This record gives sequence, C-alpha cells and structure tokens, in this order.
Amino acid sequence: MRFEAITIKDIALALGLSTSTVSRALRDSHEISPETKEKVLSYAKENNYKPNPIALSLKEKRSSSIGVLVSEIANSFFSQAINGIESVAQEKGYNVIIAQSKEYFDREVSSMQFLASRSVDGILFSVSAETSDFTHIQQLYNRGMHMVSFDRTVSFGDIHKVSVDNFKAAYEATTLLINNGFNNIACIANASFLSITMERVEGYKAALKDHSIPIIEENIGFCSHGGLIYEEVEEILNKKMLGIHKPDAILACSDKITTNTMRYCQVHKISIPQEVGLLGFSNLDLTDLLSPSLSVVRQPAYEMGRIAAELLINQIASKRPVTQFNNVVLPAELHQRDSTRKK
Amino acid sequence: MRFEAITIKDIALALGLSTSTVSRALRDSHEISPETKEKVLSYAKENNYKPNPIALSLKEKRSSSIGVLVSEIANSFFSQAINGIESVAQEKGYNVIIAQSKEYFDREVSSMQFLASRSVDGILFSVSAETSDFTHIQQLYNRGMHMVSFDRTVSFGDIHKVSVDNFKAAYEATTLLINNGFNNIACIANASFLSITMERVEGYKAALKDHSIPIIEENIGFCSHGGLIYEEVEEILNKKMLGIHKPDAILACSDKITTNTMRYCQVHKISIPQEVGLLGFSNLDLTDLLSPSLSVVRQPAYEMGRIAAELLINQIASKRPVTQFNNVVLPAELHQRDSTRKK
DNA sequence: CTAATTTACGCAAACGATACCGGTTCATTT
DNA sequence: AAATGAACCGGTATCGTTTGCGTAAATTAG
Repeated sequence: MRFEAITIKDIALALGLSTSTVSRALRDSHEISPETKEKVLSYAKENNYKPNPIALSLKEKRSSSIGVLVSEIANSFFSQAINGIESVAQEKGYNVIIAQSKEYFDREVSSMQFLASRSVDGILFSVSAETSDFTHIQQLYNRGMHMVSFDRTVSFGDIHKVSVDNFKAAYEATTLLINNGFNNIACIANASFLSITMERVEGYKAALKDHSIPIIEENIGFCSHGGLIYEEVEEILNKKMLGIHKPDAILACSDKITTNTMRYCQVHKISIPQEVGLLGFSNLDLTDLLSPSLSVVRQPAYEMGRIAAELLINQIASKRPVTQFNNVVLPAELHQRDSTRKK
Repeated sequence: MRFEAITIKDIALALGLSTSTVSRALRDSHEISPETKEKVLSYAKENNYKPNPIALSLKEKRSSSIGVLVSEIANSFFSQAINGIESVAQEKGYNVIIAQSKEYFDREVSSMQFLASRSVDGILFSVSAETSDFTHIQQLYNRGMHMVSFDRTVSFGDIHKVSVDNFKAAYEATTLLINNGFNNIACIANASFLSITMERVEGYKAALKDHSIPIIEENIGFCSHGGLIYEEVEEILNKKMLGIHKPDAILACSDKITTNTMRYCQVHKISIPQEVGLLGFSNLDLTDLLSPSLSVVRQPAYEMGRIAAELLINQIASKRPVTQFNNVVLPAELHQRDSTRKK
C-alpha cells in the first residue's frame, strides 16, 4: 500500500465538476458561484485535501525548498545556525534541505550541484576550508540561482552576505588577552584564504599593533582543513609550543580549533591559564563549565541563520531582480572567564 | 533571470529527434541505435543535462527525499544522528528534509503533517517529550507512509526501530555509581512515558535492586519538557537536593539534563563528586574537558542515524511490502571519569 | 424584444519525463 | 517472393495543477 493523497481530480469526479472549476474554487476565484465554491471547499476540507507540492513545483518552476550547505552539521555554530534557518523556513512554508562539505572542496562542489539539481529555489552556504576558488558558486549564481553567503563569505560582490564583525571580535579578544598581561599571543586560525580567517587575523594583528606588540609571523598558524580532526591542530600547536617563541596565550579562531586546542593542552599537560592563556571562538553553551571555564567569542548563530534565511526567501519571492545587496554584519559577544585570567 | 536547466525537449529539438527517443537514449535502451545514443549522450554531457527531479517525482510518485523529525537540531546527539542520516542519504541519492518539534506535541504533529504534505518518501522520527499519544504517527503509517522510529521509539509493533540498549546502559551506569561508593542515587529522566525514560529508569531500578539498595520514588524525577530549558531541571533538582533524602549521586538520563544538572551544581556551588556524584547520558565530545571531567553514557548516534536511514531507504525501495520489522538495539558506551570518583 | 454583457463553467495546453502503442525500414527465413 | 521479425524511432497519454480561451445560459441594457 502506497501513501496516496486526494487530488483535484478526485474532487472533480466526486462532485461532477471539472478540474479547472475545482482549482478555481479552491483559489477563491471570482468566476465561481458561491454555492459551487462552498461545495468544493467543504468536500476538500472533509477529505483533507492538500495540493500536491510536486505538481505545483513542476508548474510554477519553484520547489518551495531551500538548500543549506555547511561544512559540518555536528558543530555547535552550524547546528544553531541551521536552527535559525529552519525556524524562518517553517514560518514561510519552505523546506530546508541540508548538505555537508566536511571541509572538502570536492564535496562542496558536488553537494552544491546536488542541491541545484534537486531544484532548490535558493542556497544558503558557508564555504569549506578548502574553498579558495569560487567559480562553482559564481557559475550557479550567474545562471540565476538565488544564493546567500553566510559566516565564511565569498569575495565576489553582488550577493547578500551575513557574518559577524570578525575583525572587531578578534581585535577585542586579542586586546583582552593583552590587557590581562599576555604579550606573546599565538593565533590559530582556519584555512588562510577564508574570509573569517583573514578578518580575524587582521583584527588580531591590529590589536597587537595598537598595543605596540611586534607581530611574529610564526605565531600565526593556519588549519588548512578547518581543524576538524585533532591531529591537524596538534601538529600546528606542536610547532608553536615547542618553538622558540613559545606563546603565553592562544587565540583559537574557530569552534573546532578551540576545543581541539583545549584537548591539546590537556593531553600535553599544559595548564591554562598559568602556562598558556586561551581564548577561543566557540558556540558551545557549556564553555563556562569547562576546566578552566573558557573565555570565548560567541557568535549569534541562530540570529545569523534567521537573517540569512530571510534575505534568501525575500530574494526568491521578489518579483523584480534584486540589485541591492546587503552585507549584514552582526556583533559577536566576548565572554571573559578563567582561561584568560592569570593567577 | 531565473535558474533554468536544459530539458529533454531542448535536446530533442536541437538534434531533430523526439523526446521519447532522447529519453530512451539517455536510459540506454536497446532499441536506440548506437549512433543516436552517442549523439544524444554527448549533447547531454556538453550541455550538462540533469533530469528534472520534480518531473520525475510527479511521474514516479516518489520524491527521493526523506524527512527527519527530531526534537531539536542543536543537540549533540541529534546533530550526530542527522550527520549519519545525511551520509546514507547522500550515498543513495536522497534529500534530507529536517523538522523540529522543540519537544512540543503540537509542533510534532504539524511538522509531521508538513513532511507528509511535502511528499517525502519516508520519515525518520524521534518523538517529542510531550508525545504519549501516537495516533498521528499511526494514522500516517497506516496510510502507507514509510517510517522508522529511532531513539525515542513508539510502542506500536510493526515498524522498524533503532535505539540503544537503554536498560543495560542505565543498569551499568548505576552499577558504576554503586561500585564507586554511592548509595543514594537520584535519577533525573525525560518525560515519564518515553521509551527511553522507561527503559533507563528500569535499568536504574534493577541495578539498585540487584545491589539490595531500596528504591526511593522521590529520588526519581521526570522532566516533562525534556529538560530543554534550565529552569525545568533546576526546579526538579531543587526538590531532590533540598529534600529529606538528599542524594549523593545523580544519574542524568539525557544530553540536556546532564549539562543542565552540571550547570545547577555550579550555580548552587555543589561540588562534584565530593558532594554529589554525577553520571550522565551525553554525546558531547568534550565531556572529558569539563570540570570535573564527566562520566558519561555515550550513544552511537552517527551509527544509529546511518542504520535508521538504511532501514528506511531499503523499505522505500523494496518492491514487496515489508513484513519483517527490525528492532535494532545497539550498545552504548560507558566512560568513567572524575565526576563519579570519590576522593 | 433583441442585442449586448455578464456569469459560471468546461476544454485543453503546459510544466518535464516516462512508457505503452504503434509504424516504418531493412534483413532474414521459408 | 512473400512473410516474419528485428531494429529504430515517433505519437501520445500520464502524473496534479494552473490558466487562457471558448461558450452556454442568465442577466441586463437599450
């Protein structure tokens, strides 16, 4: 037994009408008599008629679904962002179809193609750690796909973007470390070409400069695969912690890097904040329960998801082609806790 | 400019063939000459032809998409499970459409209706904390919707189920607490009628019984809204911790309850494990970095998602109606850490 | 009372792809 | 030489819905 719903044809047959009359009655057309309307409407209600969205999609050339492409779902920042996206989509009657790149460029390309081929009306995306080339995105975009870039945004111009003020967040985080007495601060960031990486590293550098602290390039590390696996972060931290300029504090520039750095310190018995201070970007909601409690930059992930989804759906629903592109920049929150408080 | 893809009709027109010939050529039918096939195939490749999945869905009466209904995406267990589901779906060419109940019965019903009305081919679900009545699920199921129940399973019979051995997990967790010298153990669980709650509480009780420890009903608390918000857990813990039988250990029976219990102890300055031991179900991957490091029951969430998705997709693809229903029960992992080690 | 207009509905095409039912060539068999 | 049968391809209905157009009956205007 297959799952089958009642169709307009069934209603027409049952009531001795044509499908077009039924269709118009359901859409409350003026050229259907009140009595017929009433008959159709009540019959439809009784039999729980729901228009077939697939037939509608074929006809209207739109699917009422949006795709979301992120590097990893099981990541507090992205799952919160998806949460926001889903809430807006639900309100506006859209499906959310999710796909993951797992930080691989190839998987990003194929996932995006997958979404496009599944006729989503638009795509919300945050690029993978391996993505420095945006042609696959731009091609899709130029062919008319509605797209909104969030978090790790793209460099080309005419597209809505939603992110936090990464420069300011990193600047203030670094300043906090400096004000707490740390002066040899390492910065472990994501892949070097990502927007968030460049902005955060710039904020880090600017804070050092404004406090007359020399910028040491060896103090900056990049995780070319997003710090997704522990070993990647370990390798980079080994270079810093066993190097000549052993830092007295670390600024960890993403969720995964932060937790993996914490793990590194535990594994290698490096005490925080005595031996090294730690401040990380993180959206976990129990960073205050960690040992030590962790100073963090928290991004408004849920809000970012909501805004990005609203921009996308508005763009999809807009009659005229959109020419005004927003670059929404939200403030991040800085929470000071024990991991940056020298005894 | 709208996003438009090339269709079979375009190919037919360009090559001076009929749509049916093109269709057959693309599907490698034997009744198309090799030359024609070659022409069609190369033209299709050149112009990046992708069959329109919506048209296919309408014709074949299947959408190649599955729905996932969970209480909350931003929850480590569910995001990992969705991760597993998505990986299988990707392999088999299915979309994953997600919906959240937020632990509300009403939202579960409407979300499930939403998924059904969007013509998903099947639904993977874990019921909300408020769901004691399964008629909305059973109705959909009886109308022929393919469904697989995971984690918080349903009570009716003929349906695939995937879960962990909750009884055993709770039994062993409780036994660990007992063996570590705790003997007045509170159990804070999810809503009382959920499968996972009943099984875990039974496991807890059985362990007490087997160790000749009396079962005190006041030591058992239920979070009727899943412990999603802190205040709910706080209220229940207040009753236990300020009551007559103040427990010396707590078994927290879900992700959210575990972290909120930990938060409670911090807020109320209750030292773990000195004043109270804590062992919780949790799928966070930094419970070892908490203060103190947390003893946990960890569920194979990714694996559960994979298995559930495979069962569902196999059922969808099956020609004959499925009569054999699996009840997959996986083992959970018990990790002993400091939160259960009395000094 | 005729002519014009309105009302209320049906017919059929369209969206993209598939599949059944034919039909037209040739080559092979009796 | 006629019949059979592959081989190859086109026409068309179909999925469920919307919509432009056509048209009969009913109403109104002149």
